[in-house]
Amino acid sequence: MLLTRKAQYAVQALVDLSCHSVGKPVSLKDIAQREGIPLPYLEQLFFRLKKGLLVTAVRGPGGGYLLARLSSAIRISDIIASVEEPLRPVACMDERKECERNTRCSAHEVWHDLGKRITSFLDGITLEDLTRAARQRSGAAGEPAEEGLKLL
Amino acid sequence: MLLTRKAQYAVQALVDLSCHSVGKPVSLKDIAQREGIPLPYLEQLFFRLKKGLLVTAVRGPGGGYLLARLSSAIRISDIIASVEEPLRPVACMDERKECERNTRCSAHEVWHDLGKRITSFLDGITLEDLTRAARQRSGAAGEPAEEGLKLL
DNA sequence: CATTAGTTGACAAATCAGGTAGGGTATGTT
DNA sequence: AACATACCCTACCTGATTTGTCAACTAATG
Repeated sequence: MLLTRKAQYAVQALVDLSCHSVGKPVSLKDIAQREGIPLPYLEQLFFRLKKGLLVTAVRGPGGGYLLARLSSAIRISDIIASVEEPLRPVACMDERKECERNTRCSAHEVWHDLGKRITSFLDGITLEDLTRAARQRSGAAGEPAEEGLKLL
Repeated sequence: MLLTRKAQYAVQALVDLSCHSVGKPVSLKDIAQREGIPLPYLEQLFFRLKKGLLVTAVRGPGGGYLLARLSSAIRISDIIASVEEPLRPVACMDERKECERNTRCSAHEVWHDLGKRITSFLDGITLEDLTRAARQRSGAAGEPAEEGLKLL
């Protein structure tokens, strides 16, 4: 599996945050409930998302999280990079030590190229794209105003 | 990690087989030695490759394995499909049960699309491509050395 | 100053990859 | 026939990683 639940949860949670944020912070408790993610686990993830400068925290009652940038400036690859270890299509592509079987590994270039395609794909999709799609799906009912996107 | 060692080993072993086969079967012992793969593990893999109709076995002394088809008719994706579980970019893409969080999983389409791109990439590379590249590398001696054989 | 909510580390449970063990069975050689 | 070679197949172990829990803490608000 390329991406673990960490990444799925993180993307899902940020879409939720992006959808429900109208300038006010959104608490993890709410996100956890809506998305069915264990709250303490979500806390871990948001700790990393904060370190990755994707969200900012507001403490105290009425607090929660806000997106640190416009959703159009947050790429899926950014989210993944914040919560997961660097993506490796295969084991020998560990970035730390160069493929030690370099001479042997006949498929080295294939894996390498595959990795590049994957990241470039994930670079090309923003949180805004997903948010728009999510709104569209659930959006038949009265969703919050469009201004929600333009927070910060 | 998208692909485990299983897949790497399998691809590597088949490239080796393809390189060293000249009509006669190649024994796993030889492949294991050349490629640095534990023999019993390789046996497991070839058991699956045989079930996947990629190789045929010749038993008894002097036996070994042969490619079941031309290397140009064996795609990387075939090899992977034989030894690994179906590729899943993410956990929720388990093919058996449809994404149970379907309504929630805002990124479902992203993962799905990513998966399709990955497989289509791996569909486009054949064992022959890799074999040619491998021959070129090790064939510094006296190979006919087709020039400029860029993979991809 | 009590309550809400984020912060942080330690840790337990579950899953999975990677590899080992140890039989078997077919086939060629002497 | 006996033996060696080499494929056939199942089951298991083990260590790492992922997933999730717990608990104590700090900060901000009313």
